[in-house]
Amino acid sequence: MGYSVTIEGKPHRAQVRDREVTVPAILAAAEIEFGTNGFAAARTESIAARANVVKGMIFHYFKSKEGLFEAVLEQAYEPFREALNKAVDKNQTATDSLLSMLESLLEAMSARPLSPVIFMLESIQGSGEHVRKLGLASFYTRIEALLKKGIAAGEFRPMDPWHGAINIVGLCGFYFCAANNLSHARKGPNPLSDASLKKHASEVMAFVKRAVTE
Amino acid sequence: MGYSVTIEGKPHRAQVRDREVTVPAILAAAEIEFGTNGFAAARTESIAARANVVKGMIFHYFKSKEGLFEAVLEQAYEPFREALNKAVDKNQTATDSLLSMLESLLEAMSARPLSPVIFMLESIQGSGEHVRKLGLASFYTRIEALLKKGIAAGEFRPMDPWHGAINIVGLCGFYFCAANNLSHARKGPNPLSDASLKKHASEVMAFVKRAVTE
DNA sequence: GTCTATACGAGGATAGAC
DNA sequence: GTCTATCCTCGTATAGAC
Repeated sequence: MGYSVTIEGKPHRAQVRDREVTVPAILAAAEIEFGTNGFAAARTESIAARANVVKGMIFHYFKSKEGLFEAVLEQAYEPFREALNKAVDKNQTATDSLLSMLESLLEAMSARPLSPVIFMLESIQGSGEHVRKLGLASFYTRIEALLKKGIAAGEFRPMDPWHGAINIVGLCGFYFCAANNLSHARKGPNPLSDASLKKHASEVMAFVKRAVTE
Repeated sequence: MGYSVTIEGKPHRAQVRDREVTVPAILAAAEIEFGTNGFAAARTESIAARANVVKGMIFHYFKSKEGLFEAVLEQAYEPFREALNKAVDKNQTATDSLLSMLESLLEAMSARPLSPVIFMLESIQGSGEHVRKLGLASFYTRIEALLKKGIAAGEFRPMDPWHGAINIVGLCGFYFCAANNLSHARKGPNPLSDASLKKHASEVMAFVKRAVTE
């Protein structure tokens, strides 16, 4: 059991001595830190503080800052991998496949709004190493394949499927990266509230459907 | 005139003693550094090296890293301000206004591909201070206004104009943020080549036009 | 497994010579 | 205006006690 002690007026909670508690706490805190600041600007001290853990624990469990980052990336990508696989093996029209894939994707993003931001930051700042290791490219190629299929079938208008895939991925993910900004841009509901996220998902799906269909 | 000296085998070029040369060189180098790494992770040492200048010059001309960053932001936003103003005062349909605004915007981004990245990073990592100071919100509100007008006129399909504006901004800017990634995602032309940028612009304009019109 | 203390390098900023 | 040298804080990582 955890207990609280006070040192020089500064409250400090000692940790449960259990990796089942400590490791997830560090991962959760790291997701926030890396998602807000990117790898280089992230501070292990902040992560430790947020996880209510001593800094040394991070190096104990994850070896290095880099090791922790990779664990966070892996954890963040998992839901997307699932979402991308979900809509592929059906015998439906390209339109239906695309929309159901989009729905899964947007749902996964809404459940973990920091994930798109982490990948965006890694995409901008990273060397491409992690991108390759995780297989992030399938993000684009899966959608590109669906677009090609739909264009060939005459369901979709003629367009460059690669740029189409980029546009669709951007439409889904940009919102989360801009969310910080959006709340400053105008008074209104929190961009990350349940209601706003649902609105985002439905608006994007309508936007895409209209944009790609013949 | 500049001259070269060699210290311990390490070539080092002394600078022209002229702020007309030094200041722009620093700004250009800083744009690259901030656009690649964001504010916190950017290194003044890297900026100085790329600008072929001694680190002290940065503090001499810009007072601090923060001061340099603000100068870069201001310089980066200028073309966008112009682009956003260009298409407003015409007496044309909402569709034409929107498309010509988009064209200017995409042209401005293509001319300085790091600018969208800088704003994206600032949007994710910044406190909103600079966003407010620069008036970045008008990015969204200008487009929102056009959408409202078009919806009222029956030119555009019914949709939430705020989300529509976000989607359109995302469509334009995401490509540049993902560019690094894209070259790793598949063999193909450089995403930032003239040809690719032209393709991006035309694909986005077609995508948007189709997505918003009734 | 957890904690404290500390080594060590990186990086922002300044002082003062030329 | 330019350059070198230096200060000092911050941040990663490790050693070793409990």
